[in-house]
Amino acid sequence: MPELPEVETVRKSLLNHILNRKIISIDILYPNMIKTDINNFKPSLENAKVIDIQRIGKFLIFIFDNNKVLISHLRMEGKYYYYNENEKNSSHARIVFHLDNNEKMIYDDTRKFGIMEVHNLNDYKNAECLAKLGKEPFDADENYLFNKIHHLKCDIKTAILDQTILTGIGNIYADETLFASKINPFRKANSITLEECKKIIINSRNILNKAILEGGSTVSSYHPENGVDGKFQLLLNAYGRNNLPCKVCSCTMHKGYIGGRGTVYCPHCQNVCLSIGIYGKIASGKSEALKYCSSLGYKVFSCDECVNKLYTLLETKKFVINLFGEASLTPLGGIDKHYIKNQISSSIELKTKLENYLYPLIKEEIKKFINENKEEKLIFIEVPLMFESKFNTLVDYIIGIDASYPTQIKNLLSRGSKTPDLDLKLNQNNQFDKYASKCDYLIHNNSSLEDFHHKLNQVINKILLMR
DNA sequence: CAGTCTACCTGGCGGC
DNA sequence: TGCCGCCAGGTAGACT
Ligand SMILES: [Zn+2]
Repeated sequence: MPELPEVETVRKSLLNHILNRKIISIDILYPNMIKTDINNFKPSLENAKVIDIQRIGKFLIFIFDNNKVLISHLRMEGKYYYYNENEKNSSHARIVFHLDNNEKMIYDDTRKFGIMEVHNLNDYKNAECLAKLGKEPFDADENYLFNKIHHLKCDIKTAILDQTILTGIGNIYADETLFASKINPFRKANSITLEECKKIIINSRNILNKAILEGGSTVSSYHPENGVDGKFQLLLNAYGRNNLPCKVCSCTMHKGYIGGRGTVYCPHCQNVCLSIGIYGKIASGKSEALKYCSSLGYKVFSCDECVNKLYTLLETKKFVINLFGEASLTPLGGIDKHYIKNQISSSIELKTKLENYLYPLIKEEIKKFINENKEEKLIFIEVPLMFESKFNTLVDYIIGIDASYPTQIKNLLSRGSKTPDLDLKLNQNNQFDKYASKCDYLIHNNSSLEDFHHKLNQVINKILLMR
């Protein structure tokens, strides 16, 4: 968990506690974390005195009086505790250093991700883990960063998290830096201008420096030292502020994922796309709404169309034939949607099996669509069973479309239904009335097409104000 | 090779 | 109450 400011805080704490202390003996409780020859570990460090502790990026460097060097990376949960010799080890002690003052320094690491290496003083900087590091933001300038990233196709956030590009920045300070720089974290690194590189360098330096002054950020009960907390988490503007108002513009902060890392941003300040779900009653005008959004120039995604596409895939055909038999194919070899509709309306089991197969695929397609369009202003995604199939968490806002009974009948007739009344009654899947209150915006489609478009426009304009 | 996914670990938390 | 899946301040290695 610790990033540069937290590691710096740990370094200062270590200096206070173990500078000039001699290591009497060492207990290796988790040998796998030692990445250099384990047989050299104790012989190198026992009876050696700590004469300095340095830091490079997120690495701690212990210098000993026998020309040996211990490199320690805390990764997600590594920490150092100072215990009296008569105390029991902490619950996740991995390496215990017994000191010459009746105390022991415990390396504690719940998740066992941390690593240690022993090297010689004259060549430790050539150790692979250090040699490949990029510059810390303090030593870098915009030209350095620009040259490192202008050819990269990854997201800018991934680039500044890459320790071979900039070292010291982790998930918290990446989000903070991009927020302060008003840069969309989903932007491709190769689209970042020299001017923006300058913002990234300046802002990351300022943020890291302030964080160091506050003793780093303490989140989720991680303590760099017993009972000592950093204070910078109170000053964070992005990290951990999902669904809270932006401290600059008051718009709601949103959360997404970049390279598997949670990423919080302000859609307004950082120009990030908002994804709008369209939900509503059967035959309430969802498709018309989507068509209208598309005509306004926004990118749209329709689940119905997605299913149609999936049905053309060989994989899907195989699955459908397996489930429903050859009768589910039309004479031309395509999937007969009407046949399937009839089958699943009479068998809950078949329906569940089909949905369990299709829904995850649709979900992936929606995720892909959202991710590919992060630099749009707004995108619209029509999901007939938004809440019923738990797709609501995929989108930022949801527009619910309610329709009067006559409107539903009219829409069903216009799409060729011979028995609209029956169709409505048969449809038990859609539970709009139950979920209407969970929609962020509600539109009543009970008048003319112009009126419907007008209402949609009003909602879109409201949403545009938030980004 | 660059880009992407996953493994490495454990514990806490929310949902059922 | 337990059980399940998801999430966590990081990175290396194995893929395509
Ligand atoms: Zn903002």
